[in-house]
Amino acid sequence: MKPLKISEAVVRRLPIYLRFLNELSLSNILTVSSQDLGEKLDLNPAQIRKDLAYFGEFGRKGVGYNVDYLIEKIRQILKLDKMMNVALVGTGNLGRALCNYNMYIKDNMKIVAVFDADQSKKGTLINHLTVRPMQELSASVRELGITVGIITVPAPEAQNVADQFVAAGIRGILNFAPVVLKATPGVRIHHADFTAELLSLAYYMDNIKGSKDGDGDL
Amino acid sequence: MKPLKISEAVVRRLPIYLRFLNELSLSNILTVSSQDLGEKLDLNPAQIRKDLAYFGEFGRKGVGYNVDYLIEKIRQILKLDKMMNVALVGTGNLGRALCNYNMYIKDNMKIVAVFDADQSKKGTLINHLTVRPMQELSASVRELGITVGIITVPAPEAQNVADQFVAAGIRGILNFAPVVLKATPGVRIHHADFTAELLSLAYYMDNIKGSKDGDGDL
DNA sequence: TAGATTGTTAATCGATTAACAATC
DNA sequence: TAGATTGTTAATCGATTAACAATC
Repeated sequence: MKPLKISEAVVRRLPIYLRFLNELSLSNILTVSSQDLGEKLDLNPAQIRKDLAYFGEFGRKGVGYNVDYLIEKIRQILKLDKMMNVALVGTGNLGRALCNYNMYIKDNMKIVAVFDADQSKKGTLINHLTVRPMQELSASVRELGITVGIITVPAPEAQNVADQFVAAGIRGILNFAPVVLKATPGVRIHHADFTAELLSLAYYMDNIKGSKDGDGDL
Repeated sequence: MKPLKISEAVVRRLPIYLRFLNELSLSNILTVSSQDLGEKLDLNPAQIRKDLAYFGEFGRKGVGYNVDYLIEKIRQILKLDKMMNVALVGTGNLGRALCNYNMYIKDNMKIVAVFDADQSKKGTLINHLTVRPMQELSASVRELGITVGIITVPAPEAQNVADQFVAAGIRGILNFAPVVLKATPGVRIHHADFTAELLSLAYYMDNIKGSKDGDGDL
């Protein structure tokens, strides 16, 4: 009934809604309007209503949205109902941080296996998880029902790891390495690219206050 | 001559171009076409040409772009010429990882001061940096000429830290906490929101292969 | 009933892509 | 000269916002 193509921009806002709704729910707030949401999330209320309306009629005119009901609906849409098992490759600083982090992700994703190409790390413990060698990747993915892979290796190795994930049958990848990975049909790749985020931040920083054209170097 | 407003989408692609150009330069490749770039970065060549053309005529017809020249130009555009000093607040797993990481960021940004609200962490060493108490934030920002702040505290504290950054005179913030921060005029805020990235990944994962409407739960 | 707020259509705005003359 | 590739205009596509009837 709604096989209508949903734009990526819309899907990317859903987790933002969800997160804030969870906060409201914890504060025992029962109802919220698109107006309220818009103010808190810095978005246009019309946009929020439109986003949600793609998936159904979740609100009540004159009243707003029932917080818990909307949470339930968004979780369904994002398929956060069932737990997904995650593999992480690359046990450098960032990889280890993410393994310990887990609590943030644990909403519905859990890192259940950790890998590193460096044989000397084999067997090391990271937050109750034993570091495994890459040779075991395929077998682990199968045995543990892993569907998501996280890449936290240095940039030059990232594509190789991605290829191994794909070969092992993983369905989604979150890549932290600062490279653009070649996409494979049937496997979704998202980039968590904070170095790019930092570099583009620089662009806006001096542009901000009324320095007009400013081609001088001060 | 070009005070023309550049779209955010364009600016966000520049670091991606820059990164790949740096790779090419290291491989001693002198020239690159928008075609080549497009293939490697999974972008439309016309878009790349248009993006670059906002800032000047950097290419040569029939030839392409000189790699090193283009690198230089993009660095100028993004204002990566001079080093920017960065403060980081929150020495949990992620914060510590970023401090050690530095190499990736060091292109032009350097974490020069680390803070934590937890007094018991005061004086701890993280990669040659001493953890400071929040009371010292303003003074440090002034003394060390810090212009960028990174937030790696738990979500409920993030807005408070952002406010302190703003009060201290910081010009740009990169926020890793999973909350939307209230923007302040004159201060640019970017979000490094990998939990949202993970949640939206879930949406696309089963949609991928031809499971059509699939309202069953298999 | 009066006030509030949704869902949705239409209008606007912006970003991407195609196409091609200019030119190296 | 012939082939390649830019810079740029025009066409297309998509996303955001405004406006308002429906209705709680």
